[in-house]
Amino acid sequence: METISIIDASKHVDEEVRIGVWLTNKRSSGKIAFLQLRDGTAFFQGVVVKSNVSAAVFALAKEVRQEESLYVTGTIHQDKRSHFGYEIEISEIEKVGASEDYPITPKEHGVDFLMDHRHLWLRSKRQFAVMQIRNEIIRATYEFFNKEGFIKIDAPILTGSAPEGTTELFHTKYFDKDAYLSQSGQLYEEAGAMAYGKVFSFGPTFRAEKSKTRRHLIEFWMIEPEMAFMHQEQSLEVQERYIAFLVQGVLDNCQYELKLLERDPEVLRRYTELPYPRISYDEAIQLLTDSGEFPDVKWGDDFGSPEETFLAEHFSKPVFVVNYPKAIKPFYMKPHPTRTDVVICADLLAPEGYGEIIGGSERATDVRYLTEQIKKAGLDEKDYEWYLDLRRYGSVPHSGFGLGLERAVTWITGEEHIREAIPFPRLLNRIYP
RNA sequence: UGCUCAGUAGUUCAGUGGUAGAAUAAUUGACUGUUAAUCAAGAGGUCGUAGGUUCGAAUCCUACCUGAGCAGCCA
Repeated sequence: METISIIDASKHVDEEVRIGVWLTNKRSSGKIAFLQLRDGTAFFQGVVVKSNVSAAVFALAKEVRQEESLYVTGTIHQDKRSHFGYEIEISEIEKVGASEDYPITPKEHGVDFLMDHRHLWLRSKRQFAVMQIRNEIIRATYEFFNKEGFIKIDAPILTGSAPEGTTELFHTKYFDKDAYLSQSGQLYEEAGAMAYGKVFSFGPTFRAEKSKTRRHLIEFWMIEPEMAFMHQEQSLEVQERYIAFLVQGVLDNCQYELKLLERDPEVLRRYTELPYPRISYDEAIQLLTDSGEFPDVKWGDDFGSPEETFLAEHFSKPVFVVNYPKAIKPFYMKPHPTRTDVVICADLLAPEGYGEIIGGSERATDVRYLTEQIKKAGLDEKDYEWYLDLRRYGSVPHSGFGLGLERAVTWITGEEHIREAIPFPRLLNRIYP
């Protein structure tokens, strides 16, 4: 007899199989018991009919408790009454691990309680679906960049200085020296691009900001591609192809999960249609002003979340906002060829109120300009000698961008809050479990 | 960090000055197709912490702790 996974039930109809499972819930009457089962691949139901099994098996079916682990043996049936389409009629039950007073019941729970039990919360249906989709996005990311000729170059997590100098960093010690946890691998990816052409990094990122919103994590995962011999317009094409590829991957491989989340695939399908609209920062300001909803907005301001939401809703597709004012962007962005007030950059705003999911730019190539910018930003030139070397030895036009994995997961799954898009979220004042 | 709101049974909440409540989970029993199953029974509490007002405080006041929503910062 074969031991199978629930997800493969459709391939074993009318066969007797064995499955290792946990019990999520149960209902029973005097003559029949319904065991709700999960095995990490899917959720379905086991049916125990008293007249078809031994007294001992039926008694066990009636007393088995939430989240106990079991081996169940039985026959797979196709059944329209099952939400999954298949169920198992159980003939044998073997108890593996006991469970008493499982804290997370099938009823409602508050956020704080669930977060305190995140290690158990991950077992529930919604979290299962989100993590499966997160995994698909990770898988599709590797496939996309490999397909497009990128190689993965890992940026360091411990750094000796602040890459952008702007946001707050986690401070630690590196033996007797100061060190910081990485808030971006970008500068290192630029070195990688000069060595290998098209590269990307995919790793954890740390921001010691007191952020307390549905879009921010203290620790999150970022994908940062960097491409040599590439101008911004071509980079935007890579970006939109990448996003459409992620969404298509989820549509192709996660229909079951989308159904569990009640996420409409038709909405997602529209996000695979390219190109995405591009508007300039100037036009964005004009749109906001014309709407009458943002009386205080003026040229030179950065957009807050209400502004981002308005702009993305206006197009009902992801939208690139290009060429922001130089004053509100980091030092390494390429200056505009004919204007001194803006830089060559773009943010990709996701629709449905999810805000910025990509930030990217063409990078400055002139060593003198960059040195000046570093000084203006109040950074120590010594820390950036290696970065300036990239311009001293065969500088080329190059562009790159950063995608926040959890923001993409939150948007594609349609979740309310980013904390559910990562297995163990690090939030302001939360580092347990 | 600022503004707003909240902390009462394992959980989700009601109770706004006079003996601590409901639903649900867990426990026991009934029921052959349940989908948050249903029905019945018993059980379950340091009302976030400390201080104050009062004959009397879960309730009013002060401080602190914890969390949530929104904002800023950004991916």
